[in-house]
Amino acid sequence: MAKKKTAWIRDYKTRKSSLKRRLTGLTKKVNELSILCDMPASLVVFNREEDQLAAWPSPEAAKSLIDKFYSLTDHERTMKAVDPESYVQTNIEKIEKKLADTRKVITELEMEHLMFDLQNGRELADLSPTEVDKLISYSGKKLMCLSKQMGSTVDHEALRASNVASGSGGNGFNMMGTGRSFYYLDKWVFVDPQVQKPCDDETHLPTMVTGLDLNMEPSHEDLGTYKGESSKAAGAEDDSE
Amino acid sequence: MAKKKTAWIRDYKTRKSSLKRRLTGLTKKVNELSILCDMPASLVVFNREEDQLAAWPSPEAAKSLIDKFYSLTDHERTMKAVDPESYVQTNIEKIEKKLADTRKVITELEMEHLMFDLQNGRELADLSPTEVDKLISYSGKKLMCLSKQMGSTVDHEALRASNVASGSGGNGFNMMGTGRSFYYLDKWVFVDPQVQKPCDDETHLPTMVTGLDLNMEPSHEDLGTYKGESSKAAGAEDDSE
DNA sequence: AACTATTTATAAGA
DNA sequence: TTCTTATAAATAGTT
Repeated sequence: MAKKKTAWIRDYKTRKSSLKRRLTGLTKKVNELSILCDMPASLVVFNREEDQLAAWPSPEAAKSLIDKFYSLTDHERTMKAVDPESYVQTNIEKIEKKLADTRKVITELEMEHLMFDLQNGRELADLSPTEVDKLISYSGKKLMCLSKQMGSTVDHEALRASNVASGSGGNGFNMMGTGRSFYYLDKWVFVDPQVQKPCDDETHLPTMVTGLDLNMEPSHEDLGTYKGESSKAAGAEDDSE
Repeated sequence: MAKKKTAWIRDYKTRKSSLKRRLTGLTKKVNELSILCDMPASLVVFNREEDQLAAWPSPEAAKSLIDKFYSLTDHERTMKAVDPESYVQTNIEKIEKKLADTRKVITELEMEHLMFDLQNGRELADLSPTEVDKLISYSGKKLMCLSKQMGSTVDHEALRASNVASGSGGNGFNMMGTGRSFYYLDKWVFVDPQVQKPCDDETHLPTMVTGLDLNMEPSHEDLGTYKGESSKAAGAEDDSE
């Protein structure tokens, strides 16, 4: 059983044995890395419970390695430093990217489903508030991407006005208070100028109704999951490791 | 496929991607360790091919951690330093111990097998040179252990003489030149006085023929493997990671 | 400390 | 490059 959330281990014995095991494993890996890639590497862990310092390959080597770096000028140092954040970020980013991709696909499937219904006689008035909502959001997003592809400029204000209008239109629903529909609208339609890639999915333009495969229709379970995720996303983020 | 001998990776692309992946994994683990055990830890790797330094959690933190240690007096420092060698040794020792144990068990199984044959009518003269060889070696070893258990002293020279005599006796074989039989003899019978535990298996005294379970009889495949290992052992040591 | 069930890390290849 | 896959290694919980 090697899995648990990364958090301080309360039990002393468990903590101690975990430290020992992991320090062994870590040291081995640092050593391997330095051999495999023939690069100087050091690991330093200060065990404050035992007031001991474990250093690989030695405290001297560790000091020498870092001192060599600090003997450079500030400029050189800045040039040579690699943001370590990127390494931890890598994992988080991967997960977030996967999550975003999954949501995108689900949204598209839902839209295809809706479009299919509409083409097969379902009336716009029959749609549930949530469905209309998503359709509007999705349309706005598509519009953005298309107009960007055509090189024209989108009139954000006009778009907003039209969305608000349809959002409070004749379907007998009012999203005020939940903010959910507008979460999507704000997220997708009113692109922050600082965000460089508002339409980074241009290459993934949904097929919409064309080529619709009914087997790809999201199952009820999937939809349920999606809704849960979605409402979560509007609030706090899921804190998976 | 995550296994290969720990050696410098010649191919540039492989080396680079390995560095990236391993640095990611290592950083993650160092971070985990520091959280799990709530201890300051740092990792520094100088990528000399790209002339870049990766440091976790940051170059500053790494420097500060090691500097704090060096601000101590020599004496304190010595007290607090943990020999990191022990961590690498741990793994090597583990493997070597396991290997030694395995060989011991195999030898015992072979001897049981031989004894069983002899008790069931096989003549000593029918044994192959190798079998006689092993039997002699094994007997010598047993003798050593038994005499040590009884507190008496073994007359090494007498034992050597008797072994050599039987080795060149009436079985029509001569091991001179291969040196293989004497590897075992030298290894087991003529114990180096500097080796502290010539009979560290006293608690595992083989059951020999008593209680022999035929199902435990080594298969031919096992014997084949054993022979391969054995001949290897007579020469260079197997360099498993 | 040794064992076992699981999870992670990682090398190759697509 | 990233994703996938097959395998090896690490490691938590147990005994």
